[in-house]
Amino acid sequence: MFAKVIIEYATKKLDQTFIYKVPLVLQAKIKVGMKVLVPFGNKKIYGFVLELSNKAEENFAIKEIEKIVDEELVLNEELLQIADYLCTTTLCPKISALQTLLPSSFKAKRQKSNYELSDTFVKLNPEANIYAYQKNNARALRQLAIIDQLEKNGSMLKKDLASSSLNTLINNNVVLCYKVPKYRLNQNKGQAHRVILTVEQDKVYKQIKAALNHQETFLLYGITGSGKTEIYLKLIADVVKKGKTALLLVPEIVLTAQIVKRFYQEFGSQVAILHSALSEGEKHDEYLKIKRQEVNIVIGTRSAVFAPLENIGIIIIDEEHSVTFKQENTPRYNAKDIASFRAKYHNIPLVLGSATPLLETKARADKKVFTLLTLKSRVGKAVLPQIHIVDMLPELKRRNHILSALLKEKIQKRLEAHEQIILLLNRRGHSTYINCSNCGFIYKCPNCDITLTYHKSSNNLICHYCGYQKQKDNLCPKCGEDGLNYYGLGTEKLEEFVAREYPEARIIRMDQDTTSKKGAHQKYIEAFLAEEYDILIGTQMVAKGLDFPKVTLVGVINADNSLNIPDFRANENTFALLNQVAGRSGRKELQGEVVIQTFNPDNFVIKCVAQNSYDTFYQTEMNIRRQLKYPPYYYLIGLKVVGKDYHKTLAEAQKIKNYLKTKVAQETIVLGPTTALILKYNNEYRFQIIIKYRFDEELKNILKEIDTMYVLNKDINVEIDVDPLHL
DNA sequence: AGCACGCCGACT
DNA sequence: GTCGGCGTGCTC
Repeated sequence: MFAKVIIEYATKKLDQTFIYKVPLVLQAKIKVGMKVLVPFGNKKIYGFVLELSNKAEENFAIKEIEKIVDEELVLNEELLQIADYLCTTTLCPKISALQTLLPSSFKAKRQKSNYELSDTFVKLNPEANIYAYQKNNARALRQLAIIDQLEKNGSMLKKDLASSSLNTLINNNVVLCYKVPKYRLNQNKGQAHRVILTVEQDKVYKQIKAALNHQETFLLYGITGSGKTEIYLKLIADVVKKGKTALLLVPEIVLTAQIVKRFYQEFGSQVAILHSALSEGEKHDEYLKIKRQEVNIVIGTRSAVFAPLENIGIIIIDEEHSVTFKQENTPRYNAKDIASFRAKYHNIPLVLGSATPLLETKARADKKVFTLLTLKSRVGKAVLPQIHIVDMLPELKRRNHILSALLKEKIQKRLEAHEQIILLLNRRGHSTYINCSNCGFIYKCPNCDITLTYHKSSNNLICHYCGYQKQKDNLCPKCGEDGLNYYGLGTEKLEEFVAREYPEARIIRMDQDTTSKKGAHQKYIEAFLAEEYDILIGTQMVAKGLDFPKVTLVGVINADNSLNIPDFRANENTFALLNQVAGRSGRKELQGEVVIQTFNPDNFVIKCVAQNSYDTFYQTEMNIRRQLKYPPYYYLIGLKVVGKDYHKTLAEAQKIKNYLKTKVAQETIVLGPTTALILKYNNEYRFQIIIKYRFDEELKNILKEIDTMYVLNKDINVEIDVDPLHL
């Protein structure tokens, strides 16, 4: 018997199976999908069995599999198919696909530690003659005491008993040791709410419920606060009742902690959670719980889409427009595509929920590929907030650089009424750049083509791309004069300003800098929820999914930040962000308001946000996309040519472009090479080629071919991003 | 990836 | 004369 094994090294060079002989003793046990240890060169390495066969016609000596690492099947048929799907769609090596679908404790590689956690218990050996032992050891008082305790309690934790006497008992076979697996995260069922749906929610719920027996993809388009979570809860409860399992994907677990809490209350220990903030051990435990079918609901972020659930009954993706479902490094997969693959595999519904659906999703719903379900009103008495647009140009003349007169006045009022305020500024740090007024010097990152952002709390200048840091100088490092000035507004400076303006207000700032510690997010959110603070200042992380009943005012400090990014999705992302953050205001009885400060009050995106009109935005933006041949009208592939030498890299990029031109289908458009948005990043130059296509059967093969052409080139690297979310 | 084999510089 | 630089090539 022979096995084709894919080995742990993730290089394009080794992206192939290697054939091994299966020793007789392993032949009964071995299965496709198992993790094995094999000799490779003069080392022993790990790999997965991908194929078993009885014949091998090779003209070289075939080595034998050393051992099976995991007797439990690591990869089942579905996961193996997903891996195939991953590498054909994202053009990644097979082993990378396999490794990304597993938590690191299950990957094919040397394990750092034993992730399996257990408690060791001891009990009396029922086959031992306890009475005789007690008689023969009448003077061993400690041992006798332990026997007494065990007789009384049945079994006890080993660590609770004195070890030397206990070990004697164990050695004499009077006491037995046994291990009980233990999980790190344990959640008990809390007080379940009764879920009562509104008429509108109920209609949507029933329609999805009717589809539980077949594959159908739903776009659940519901405005912020329309109660999508309640529908998810009901559907999942139904699926679980039928003995099936459910998968719920959320964009970021910390920001959706409230949803997770609801599910724990409802389903308790039936729920496993999977996300990147868990420790390796916690991930291992949660994964095992799923694999051992001890839980039937999985909630998690992007990678949870690979959860080894069997017999799935429904997959739900909340905030489906979120960019976090796309992985930004190889394999550049989108969890939505994997979810769709799995929904087809299990023949079950896939629900995509959003208040601002991705244009592609909405377009598919319009074409009846997906079924559109709509929630138009907020739950309970809540109504949508009133939105004010402030033109910042006249405000600047009135010397209101940061806060407009209107926003200032409204903040004052809300503070007096003891209601809460959220201020959104999509830029962290203190000042976005420092400029010397004497010689014009600007701090720039030595590795990237980017100005450094000043962080006052650490007196550091930080590159927000590569993470480079340096201390700020007191005098200009170029001319030595005292001319350094701080320009551009970040959350740190905003906090400083607001604190000065409203000395009585209690302010909390939430951005990457203040929430990097584990659990910090949660602490901040709970503190704000408990009304320990009046004003929450933050980057886009304050915009998503949070439900603060007392927030009645949301201020957007500079709505143009995200609008001005040169990317085809800038409008869409801005609309989603502003709509999302506006939705934080007035979620319960209190009427909410939103103030959006902008230098582009006439921009259609801003106007659509003000009118809360996703539909108008959608129509207008779709027209732009059609004219510019962007998704959803055309598919997109981004190709980055990366290298240390500017001219060599550019020349190579040009060569690739020319080659592509001769190979692609007639209707396919190849643009570039242009410099990437960040030309120089980590000391490498990046040029971009953009491919727009509609039907091109051969394209993926051509790209794979280009990819392999650069395998041996150490100066130039090619990165291919299929269906990029941004360019 | 990791390691061996292989051909040219400054050193016990 | 040798130790060692990292360039190429192979691994079932």
